[in-house]
Amino acid sequence: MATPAGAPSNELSASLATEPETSAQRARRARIIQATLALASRGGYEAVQMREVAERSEVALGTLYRYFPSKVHLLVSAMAHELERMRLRLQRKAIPGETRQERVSYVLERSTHSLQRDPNLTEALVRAMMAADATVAEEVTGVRNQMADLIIQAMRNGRPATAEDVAYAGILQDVWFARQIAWLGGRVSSEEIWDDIEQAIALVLRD
Amino acid sequence: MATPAGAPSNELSASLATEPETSAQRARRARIIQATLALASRGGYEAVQMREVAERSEVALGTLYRYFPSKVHLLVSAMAHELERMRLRLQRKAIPGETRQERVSYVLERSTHSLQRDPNLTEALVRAMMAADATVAEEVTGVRNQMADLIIQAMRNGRPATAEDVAYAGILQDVWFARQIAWLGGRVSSEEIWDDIEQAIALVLRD
DNA sequence: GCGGATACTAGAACACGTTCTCATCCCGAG
DNA sequence: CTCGGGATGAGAACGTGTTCTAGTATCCGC
Repeated sequence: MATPAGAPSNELSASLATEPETSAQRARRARIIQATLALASRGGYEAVQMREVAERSEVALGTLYRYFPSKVHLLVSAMAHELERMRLRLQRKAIPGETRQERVSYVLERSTHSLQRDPNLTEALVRAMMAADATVAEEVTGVRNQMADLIIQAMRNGRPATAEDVAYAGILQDVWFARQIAWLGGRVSSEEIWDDIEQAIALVLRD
Repeated sequence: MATPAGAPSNELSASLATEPETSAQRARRARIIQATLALASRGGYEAVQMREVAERSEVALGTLYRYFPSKVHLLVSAMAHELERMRLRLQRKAIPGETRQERVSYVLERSTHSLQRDPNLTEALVRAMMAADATVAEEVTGVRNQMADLIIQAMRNGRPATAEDVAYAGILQDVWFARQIAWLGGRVSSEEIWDDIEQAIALVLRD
């Protein structure tokens, strides 16, 4: 049932044990995720149709469901995959900024813009996160831990994190997701979103 | 298309103009909302089935769709209805508490508990809010304004609200919704939710 | 009261997520 | 290499949100 999404980055990332897979199976899983991302990028949540994903990844519908027990599992796993890419990209160089506000702003802005450059994809992924019920708890927790890692890394800049830091990261993440929802609910523009998020960062992390 | 949900409480509540309706139409609308709440209360989001709602409210399926163009519209309107009841109940007596933290905690706790006393109903309503796309923007904005009104009223305790107050109310609302999602995603207990929300209140409203 | 427009009813029809069936393939144990 | 069992393929089938059609009722201006 566990859907491994990439290597954990630190103590927060639940390392979902990956049961052994043949290389053909790894390849199938990769093809499925790629097809999912392609379809999501083209037409958002509704364009990710299970029959279409199966066809594109050259896998039977039943097999797709064996790998990912629901559309939401599939998309949340795809989000984990994208976040992992983003984490690797960010890790290559040190996070700029003197204060933790500046660094957290930098990381969240990079992530937000990197996602919103592909609004359809973002819509699909965020919508899936919000639609997740208890059966997807494990995967969702993985994604949240990945995001929390990103934020905490920026806040602490290498120094060990306190319980307070984790709580702050949680709140910022809540605001981040809620603002994404507001955006894809057509209620605010992407600029307004960013203003709101920065305001929340300033508020939560003020000294 | 607009679905009026009750009288606005102050300048924030968008007063959706209610086009004239015959009393039979008002009665149909009321029956539909009641049937929706009953089904949601019994089995949550998935138990609110459009055919079942139509049958219980003694209305043809097509008519149901004329009144509410989708399941999400229907549930968001039901949420507006519930919030309006809550607002009226709270309005009857002054909000207790010396500081704005105390008052906001009081209001949000009352609201949260009042909702979580009926977890199935809460699940249905919150899930609908998160599933709302741009076509439901108007109704969602109505609900958000109702909640913001609640919070701002508690913060200001009668005094006029500043732009900052509105922003704070927005952040608190974001956290509130995100924590509800986490709860119905099976990732945290209802006690943890409440701790998280109180922490966010303390953080955002600290002096 | 009449006639035309609009609203309503009953039910079929369609789309897509999900489940099921059964035949075939592949992989590891012996 | 052979066998047995799990994995996969192909496709039918089902449930529920949504749309459509045709006929009937209701309302409103005259």
